[in-house]
Amino acid sequence: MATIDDVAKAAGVSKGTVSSVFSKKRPISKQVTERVLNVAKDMGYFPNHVARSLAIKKTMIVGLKMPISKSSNLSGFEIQMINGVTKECSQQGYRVLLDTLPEHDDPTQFSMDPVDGVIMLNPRKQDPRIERFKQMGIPLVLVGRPDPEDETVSFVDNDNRQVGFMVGDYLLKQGHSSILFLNSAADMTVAVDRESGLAEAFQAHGALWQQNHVLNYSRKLHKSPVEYGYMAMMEAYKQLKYTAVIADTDRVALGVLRAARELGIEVPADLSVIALSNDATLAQEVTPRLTSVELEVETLGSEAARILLEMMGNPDVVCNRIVEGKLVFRDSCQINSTMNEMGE
Amino acid sequence: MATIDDVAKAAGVSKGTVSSVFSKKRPISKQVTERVLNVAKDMGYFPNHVARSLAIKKTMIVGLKMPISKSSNLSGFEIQMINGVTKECSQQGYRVLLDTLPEHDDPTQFSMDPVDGVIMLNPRKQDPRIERFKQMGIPLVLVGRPDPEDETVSFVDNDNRQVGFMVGDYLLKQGHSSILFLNSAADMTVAVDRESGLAEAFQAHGALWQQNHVLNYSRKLHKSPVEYGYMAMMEAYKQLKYTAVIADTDRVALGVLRAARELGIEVPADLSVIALSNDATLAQEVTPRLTSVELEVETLGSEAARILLEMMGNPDVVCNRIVEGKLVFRDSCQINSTMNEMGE
DNA sequence: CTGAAAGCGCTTACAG
DNA sequence: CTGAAAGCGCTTACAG
Repeated sequence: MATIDDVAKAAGVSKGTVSSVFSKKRPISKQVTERVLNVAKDMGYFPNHVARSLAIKKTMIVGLKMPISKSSNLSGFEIQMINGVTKECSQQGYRVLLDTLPEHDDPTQFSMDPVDGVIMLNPRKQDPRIERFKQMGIPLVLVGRPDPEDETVSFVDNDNRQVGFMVGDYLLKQGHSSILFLNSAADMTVAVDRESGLAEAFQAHGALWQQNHVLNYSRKLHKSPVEYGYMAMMEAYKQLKYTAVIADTDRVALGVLRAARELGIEVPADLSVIALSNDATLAQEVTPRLTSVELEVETLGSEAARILLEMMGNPDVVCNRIVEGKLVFRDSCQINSTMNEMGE
Repeated sequence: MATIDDVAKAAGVSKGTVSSVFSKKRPISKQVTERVLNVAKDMGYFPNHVARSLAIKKTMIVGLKMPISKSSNLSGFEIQMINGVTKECSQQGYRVLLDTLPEHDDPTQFSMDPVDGVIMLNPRKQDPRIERFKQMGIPLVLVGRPDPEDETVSFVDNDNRQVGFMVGDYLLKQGHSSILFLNSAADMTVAVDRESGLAEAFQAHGALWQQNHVLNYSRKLHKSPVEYGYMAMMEAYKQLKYTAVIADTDRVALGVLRAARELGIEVPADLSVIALSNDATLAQEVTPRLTSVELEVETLGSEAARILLEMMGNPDVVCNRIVEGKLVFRDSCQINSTMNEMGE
């Protein structure tokens, strides 16, 4: 590849001039511009983004950190995140570096990535990466709340207790008492928050909260969310004839629906199913259409990007955004006749 | 941020030594290593990826070029691509730079991106970018065949004529004659290829091929694929009581299904629907489950990545991979009694 | 095992 | 409007 030096020599000008022709940061006469451009074209010269980045300390790239387990697919959540983040970033001329690599624990391997800021999914408790980004001076926004709380870090999140409470409250109002909760993996803060929200709802209704009615997803046991929903439903229903189930995601709900079909359970007549939805299309197009709490993951993503982009301009802003879940009534829940003031 | 220079000075060693401690490219004594590591930790030093990339001319990043129209979401196809590419790349320690930025036409804006190779979606006719990557000496693999043909460029693709032929052949064998094809945008080579494959099938069956039975998606008219399927079906059915429709994607098929419900058309009894599927989950979980041609977009993506990674090791390999579509029988097509030797 | 120095390909004050 | 030179933060022969 031709370099700026080659072009400068061939065109009989200095590197600075060639640089300016391409960056337009200072005016260059029309004749020189043309000459340089022609030479550049002939030589097949293209400015080197890496070298430029080093010089100006800016890459116009946003990092999206979402480690995926070896060889597993992106989840619906992750996909919606990519959607949201990408949309916002590309509107502002940024590209997205998808970092799905698992974390190394060799401190020698950490490096300052070629990004101007990063969005990090699923922060863990005491996540050491948060401190690291601070040290590097790279703007960071978390998707999911930091644990422990940290006033100095930006994040976006659903209000997961509210989500848990809302579905519980709704179902209890409908007269359900035996409610199965197919929750996400136990080690995630979302799982904890949603469960405690649900428990609160039971308490508010003076209903008996039974912890053994909540199951957790496990990468080991379940090969896919759909499988999880299916298996869990098949098993749990043997123990107890639940009248309602809360599914962690749309795909989990699909599994539940399938199990119900096999078991000859009518949805919603015999069983109400409600999904914590991360994929609105799916929820809407399945039969029966899923009543759901819309998590608006995509909004989460675009908000995260928006905040990050702002931080990149103004280094010391910190900003949080809580996105409320919205209950959307469709066809998979039995609607009690006393409830009718609501529509989709 | 501390630099390698700061650390070197503070630790009383040369930059080369610090470099070696982090890169492990040459042995450094245990004592020195420890001292350097401690100093680095204290100072919050992290090697600068950009500087390193410039020096070694390698970024460990793969570019995925898929321009999206302003503010529109990623399509199912794109998402599956990301899935496939990401999976393969992360297994080999590469990250993916998602480039959704629209192409500039100002030659002054092209630059050599911080990537070791690129995968490019939807190459256009005479796509100038192909030549550009050649000039830059950046390994390239296309998703979709180059037009005109070019022996020197690697690509992966479905066999879209075969796909068109296969569904046509199947439907015609089932006795259908009025077949509506909801094709993708007219300017895409896939649309052309699939249509010609379909026409071939008609010819092979001695059936009358009527071009006005194929409609094309248009970003202007249709706000989403589902809408496209719905609107197109509603309109077309007024003209002719089609007995079968081929939908460009699962989502388009969903729209068709919705229209059919509204029109009181029974699927598959009155209408057979077949989708050219880019999202197997969707196809399987909708009711009725969609009979489809599985395009295996994810395979396309992982193959593209595999080939690219290989090219990055060995610059002058060129490699193509054609992924055949597979007909998967589910519930949205009326199965003719004479056909029964097939299952999913 | 370690250091000094040149080099990777740009940008940007400073001078004119 | 243009040039000469220092600098961005690393790596890597070359020498010892």
